[in-house]
Amino acid sequence: MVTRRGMTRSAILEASVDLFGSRGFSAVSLDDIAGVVGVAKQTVLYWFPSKDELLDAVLEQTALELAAVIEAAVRSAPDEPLARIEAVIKAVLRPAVRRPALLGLVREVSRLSPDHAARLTDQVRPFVRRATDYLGDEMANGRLRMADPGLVVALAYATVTGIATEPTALQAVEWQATTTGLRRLRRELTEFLLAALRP
Amino acid sequence: MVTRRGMTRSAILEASVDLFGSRGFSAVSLDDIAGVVGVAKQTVLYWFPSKDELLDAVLEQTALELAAVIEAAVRSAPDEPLARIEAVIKAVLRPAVRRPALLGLVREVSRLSPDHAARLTDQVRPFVRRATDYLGDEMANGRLRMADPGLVVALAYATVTGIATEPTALQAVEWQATTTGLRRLRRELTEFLLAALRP
DNA sequence: ATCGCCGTCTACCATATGGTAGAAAAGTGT
DNA sequence: ACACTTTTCTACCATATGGTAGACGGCGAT
Repeated sequence: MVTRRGMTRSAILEASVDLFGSRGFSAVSLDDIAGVVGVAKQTVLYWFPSKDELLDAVLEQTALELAAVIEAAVRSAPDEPLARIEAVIKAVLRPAVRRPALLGLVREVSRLSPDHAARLTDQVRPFVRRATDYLGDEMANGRLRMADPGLVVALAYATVTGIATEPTALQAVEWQATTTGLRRLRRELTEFLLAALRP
Repeated sequence: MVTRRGMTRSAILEASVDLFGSRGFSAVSLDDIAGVVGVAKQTVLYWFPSKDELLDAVLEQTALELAAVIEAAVRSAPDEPLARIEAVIKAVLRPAVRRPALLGLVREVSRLSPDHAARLTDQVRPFVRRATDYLGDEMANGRLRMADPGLVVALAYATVTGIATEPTALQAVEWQATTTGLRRLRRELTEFLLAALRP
């Protein structure tokens, strides 16, 4: 049971991220969420008037969280594109592996109604634009391989979220989720992306 | 309405690939499938005793189809790893973009029960092993960048399926699904992967 | 004390969904 | 023509699910 003010709401959000992200939106019932939080279904519907609006809130919060993580990583890295990319990978991979549902939820977006997808796309657009502009500049500088910056952003995104959200694929190549396995994965992912982007 | 022998079964399979792959397994009802095929729900349940067994059949068929496409691409390419990789990309991207549900279905596996995932993994394992061995050899040959072959297979897979199944991401970088857009996407994807794998 | 508000709960409801039972077509072989 | 099998369909059913209505309890302010 939850006591502190506003706790229930955020507990519902957190549980929803995990459940939507791992099983998919429509495979999760309000009762499932309520069960995880330890509350009655109606309490969920009290904080979020419908399952759809709950989803919107979940998406918005996840986008904000991820954006913050990436933002911090970029800020703390030196002004060199490859170093920044490495920093972002490092920053994103940790929460992604600890909580696979986070990126799983992002991936889920393509399955949802165009409405939800559009709302999220709009929210993320400024970040994407900044990333695209930055990569474009650095390509012109000769510090990155010449390419279409927008598509490179999309490709890097696909690689990272893909590898972080597909335990099945990793399992198929006999990868183990141990500490050393994790370190190796991060190293290989970094090498892979840097090789793909180096001039 | 369907007439020829065995037509109904395969029509159900095809519709299921599209629906499961685009909306996700649990978001699709048997009535949805029956509606697309133009048949009553019970007919679906006549050919496949339950929704779960339908899913199994759909997964198996999709894996076989994709494996065949990849196999043919590899066979027809010269014995040079980068050329083969390029051929596989070309071969996979065409059906993937024409029918996004194909790879979408593959991606859906991580959301399903471990049972289904395991069955598919087992089926795909020999192909994965061959790919891994091949890349390992070529790395030793010096024709590919030195790396963990298994993880490289997973990373390449993640990149291709990721980019092919995330219209949302592509939309966020203002990519257009025109003919020229498609050509550019294929070129960038190929460049990206080749750069990541070149020695 | 008690009034009013906020948060949570119990009791329902309408609908959708996976699945069963068995009848009606539609072939198929003789 | 007739028996038999295969395929499809028309009822149903039990359950799960999103959502509504309203009661109950705690808590601060007067």
